[in-house]
Amino acid sequence: MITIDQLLAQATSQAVEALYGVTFPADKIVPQTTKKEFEGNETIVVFPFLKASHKAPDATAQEIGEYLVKHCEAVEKFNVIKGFLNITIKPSFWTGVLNHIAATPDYGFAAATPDSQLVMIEYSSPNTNKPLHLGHVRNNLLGFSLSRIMQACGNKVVKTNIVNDRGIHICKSMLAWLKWGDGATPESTGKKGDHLIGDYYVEFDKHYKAELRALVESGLSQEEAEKQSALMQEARDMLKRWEDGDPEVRSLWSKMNEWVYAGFDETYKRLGVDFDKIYYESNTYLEGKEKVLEGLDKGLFYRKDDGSVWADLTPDGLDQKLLLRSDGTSVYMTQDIGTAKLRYQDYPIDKMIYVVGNEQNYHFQVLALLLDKLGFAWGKDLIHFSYGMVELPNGKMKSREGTVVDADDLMDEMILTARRMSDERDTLKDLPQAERDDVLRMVGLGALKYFILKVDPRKNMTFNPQESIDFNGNTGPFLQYTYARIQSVLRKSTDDIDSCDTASVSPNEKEISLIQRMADFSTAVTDAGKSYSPALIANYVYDLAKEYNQFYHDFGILREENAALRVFRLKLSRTVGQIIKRAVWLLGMEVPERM
RNA sequence: GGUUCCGUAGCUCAGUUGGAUAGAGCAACAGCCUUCUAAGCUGUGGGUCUUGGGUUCGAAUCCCAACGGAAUCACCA
Repeated sequence: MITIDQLLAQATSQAVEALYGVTFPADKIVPQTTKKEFEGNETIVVFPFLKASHKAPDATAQEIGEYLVKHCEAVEKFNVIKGFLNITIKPSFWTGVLNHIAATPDYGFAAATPDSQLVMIEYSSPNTNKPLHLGHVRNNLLGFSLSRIMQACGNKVVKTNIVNDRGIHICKSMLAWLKWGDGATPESTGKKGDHLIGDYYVEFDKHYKAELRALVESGLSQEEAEKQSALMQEARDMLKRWEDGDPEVRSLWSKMNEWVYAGFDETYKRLGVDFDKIYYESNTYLEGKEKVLEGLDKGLFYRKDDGSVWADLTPDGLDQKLLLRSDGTSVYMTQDIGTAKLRYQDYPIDKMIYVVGNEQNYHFQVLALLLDKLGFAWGKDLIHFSYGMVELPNGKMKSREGTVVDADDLMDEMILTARRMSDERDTLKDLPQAERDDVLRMVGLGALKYFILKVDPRKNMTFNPQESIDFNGNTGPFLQYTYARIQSVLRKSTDDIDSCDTASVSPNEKEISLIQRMADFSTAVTDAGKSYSPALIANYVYDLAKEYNQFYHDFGILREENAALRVFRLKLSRTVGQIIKRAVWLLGMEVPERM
């Protein structure tokens, strides 16, 4: 169905053609919602047409307005203020729009077709030596939300995770566990596996620091001390043994990784995120090497005397980039190439999106060039969805200094707050325990998710653990509350909403602006997809809910005596609820029927 | 130093192909529950959109410069 915006754009384009004999494409005309302080629903800015009309703004607007009233049946009247043509749409058109939205189950979403693009989204990508923290939470929520948005825009989406399961950091945890772990397991300690392993990573660091301190006190420089550290040497030896496939090391590695995965799975499940395909770096890190050597043969790269392999990216305005060390081993970049290769074998990727922090902007600039050179069709246009860091009031989170905000703790705390807030009222008191807990879980996590997703992903954001995340105002619970409130009204209604005729109803101003806003949902989804921004959805749905609450406050629904009007308002409310639910779904949030 | 990103109310943030008098929330203050859920609604106060130029009918938005902040520039990942 054509939207009112499109209808007006086309009619205006025709008007310019008819009045001034100049072709002005309709898609260049974007009507906007009229500001509250002016009369009308839609506004067209006429300045762009002045070159065609050779008339003053007011006169041009007047002529176009008159044309629209005459030729566009949706238009009731207009007024002109400076160069702004404010158009009032016939009320009957708005009821038609509402009926259309109400009757379209997936309003705003586009379904994938056989020739939809296949978009692969990589997110999360944890290291297996420590539990997830707030930074990962932002990554996971952004990645997951983005995948739903891309899906809603009609793409085929594959969610993927590359687990960084090998390297010196894992060896540190393994070594510390062997030395000081005393055989501790998740079962014996009652700890989640990822937390247990994280503790040994910290333990390693503690002993390592102590060793360095002792060495420095004995007269060595910091640098020499680092070189002589026996502990670090042991860790490096262990990595070497791992790479050589030493069965003992490998089996310990598998066991400890399993613990970590079990812990991650719990966290992911609670956060509500998932993946279609998980890759492990231990499987991909050798693949890149092959690809690089292939590139070397083709003359894309060059080899230095010491045997290391490099790419010269100076023609592209970048630097020389190392691809293989002189000992033939892979670096980070090589691994990403290897992962790309495997993925492309598994899926016919049209577009690849990497959800990775902005600290790696340079890395992805390079990766795009390299993948392109190596012949990956999607390489050049890969999207690095670069998001900002989450900072604490006194700066960055640092795992070694114990200033990280742990993901599991944070979720616990959010749900606890939801419980505290709920205890202050008695709306859930009569629910069975399990259902009540489920609502509190939705609300607590909703607060967290919305808090993170409502801000522009590119920006760094501050999280203050002292002031807990709000549950009032521009928040997730506000949206959920609005939804629950609507459901409550619907439960109490005895009207048959769908069979009652509402054609006679002439909606008031507030109702019109609600319908108008709902009609904008599909644009909000498309825009969010184009600019890769869940924040656009968050802002959109907040405005909708805000507006609905004003309507709810100002007008009666069930207490309205005119049956047609009552049913109209019920339908309006129900539809707002549906849009809220769908919008919030794009953010990975759930809505409770009561709260 | 090079490159990239950011700078909007006391605080956290919207403001997207340049449009009307720059908006929300929090915090502060003043109101609204015998009537559909007050996690709500209404009102008051709060701004040199970092600064200075430029582009034009029009700039928070685009361009240039300065200032301030962040990230990155490893044979780490």
